[in-house]
Amino acid sequence: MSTDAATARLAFEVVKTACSNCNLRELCLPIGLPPEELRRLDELVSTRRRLKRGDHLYRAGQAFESIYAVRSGFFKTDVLIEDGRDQVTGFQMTGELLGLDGISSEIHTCNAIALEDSEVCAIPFSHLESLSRQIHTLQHHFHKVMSREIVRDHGVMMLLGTMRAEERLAAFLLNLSQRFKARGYSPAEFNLRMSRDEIGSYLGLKLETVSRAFSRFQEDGLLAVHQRKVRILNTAGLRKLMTHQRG
Amino acid sequence: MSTDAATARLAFEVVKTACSNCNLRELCLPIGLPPEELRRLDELVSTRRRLKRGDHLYRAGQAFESIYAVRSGFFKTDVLIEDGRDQVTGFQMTGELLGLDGISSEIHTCNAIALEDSEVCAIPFSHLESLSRQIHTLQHHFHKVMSREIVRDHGVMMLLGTMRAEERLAAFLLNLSQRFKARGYSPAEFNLRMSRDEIGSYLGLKLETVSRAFSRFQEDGLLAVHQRKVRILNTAGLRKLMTHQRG
DNA sequence: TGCCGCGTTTGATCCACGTCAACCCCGGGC
DNA sequence: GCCCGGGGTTGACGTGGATCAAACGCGGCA
Repeated sequence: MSTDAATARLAFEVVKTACSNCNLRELCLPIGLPPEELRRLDELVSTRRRLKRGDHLYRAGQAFESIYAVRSGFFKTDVLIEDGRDQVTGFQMTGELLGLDGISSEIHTCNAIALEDSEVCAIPFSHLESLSRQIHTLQHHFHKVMSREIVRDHGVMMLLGTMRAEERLAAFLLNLSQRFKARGYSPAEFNLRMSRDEIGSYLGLKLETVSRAFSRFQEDGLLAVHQRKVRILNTAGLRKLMTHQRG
Repeated sequence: MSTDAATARLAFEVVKTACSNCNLRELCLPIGLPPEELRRLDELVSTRRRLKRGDHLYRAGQAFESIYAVRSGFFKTDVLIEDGRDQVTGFQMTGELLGLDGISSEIHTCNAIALEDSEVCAIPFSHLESLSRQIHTLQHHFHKVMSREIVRDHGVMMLLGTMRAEERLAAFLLNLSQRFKARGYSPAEFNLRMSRDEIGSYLGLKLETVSRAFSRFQEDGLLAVHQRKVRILNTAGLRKLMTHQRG
């Protein structure tokens, strides 16, 4: 990334947070809102917050007050139980929401950690609720977002419950690919922001198994991997591997 | 809650569908609503629906219009993918909601099937949204319910991703036990409404493995099993097995 | 430039669970 | 009463992925 352009932008960037001039609004919460309602949304997002790679956005056990929209960067969420075991429950990228799990008990139930330098918009939840009482479309959209999270989780349960290692990794890569595509990036070539260990945790596999699956895919000409750089060479092959296989 | 009021209410129960005189309201959606708001909720639940064991409440692919509250009975939800694989994503009992997954795309993404003769209240979703725009507490409660579903799913992901067979079954049984208890039934003795195969599907195991785990628990004096009748003899033992074990 | 450390790869072995198969139990229909 | 069928149990065996262990490569730092 060009550093002087970046610094220049930063220098002039207005600190004021506003949805109405956010270039992510097609991905984020205000999706499809008419302009006048969009303007009312500006009062919603109170603050932005910058995080460096490795920083916690919130931790399990902390009081829940806001949900967060990823403006830039990449996150993981994980839960851990007493005996030391933990599991990555999701990876969040630009335009996706974090913190929905905290609503139920007013306490965050997982950790959210930046996998690269990132920026988020904090959305105080009580504000969101009161505004969504006034704006039907916002309310409905928010419900859809929560529901989509439930559907996504069902997909992961399916993956963990019925798929074998290579199918899981294929499904994971195709999902990432499609999300990068939706954000205007290449669906075929991208950098993984997470380690083999984190992928394994998310997929219910050990890091060695993930590594072996990557090697296998490379041997089979499905993709080219170099460290965290992935290029998908045969999407159809991955997709077939994901669904088919097994009697 | 005044108990004689409760019994009197039961004795005179009218067949009319109404939240305000439903004895489940401490479990269901209107939890904690003040009386006057509870009365307004009555307009919400339009119809009841009876189902026999094996009936579908809804099917994946059908248009989504309502969510459902279980009034009596027992349900499972499952998803299936092209190649024939399927997975049970949850079991729902009295007072729990069904259909939240359909909000995101206006289409149900899973099947809901009665595991015994059951009765549900249908709650047209658009009504719920409009009423929750007027009643803050209803809105907030609904958000909590959705969030709780997400948290529950994370728990299942944890289970599927990190636990071994006997730990999964122990976690499952303890969860059922606690839910029966919350409904005023014995937490120690209950009838399973689902087959070994359905338990296995939910837990990401084969039915033989579930069966063996049951036998093992019985050998170890943790519980007494006869067919679908389960009696928990050593809750602490189950809990220890669930968390501990594995380095 | 060379050293160090962490993330990754790869190989050898082990084991939990899946698979296949036989048998049992119980309930329902005739 | 008998038969039949579906769910459940149990055993023998196979295997996918975990575990253990070694070596590699790259980036950071002196």
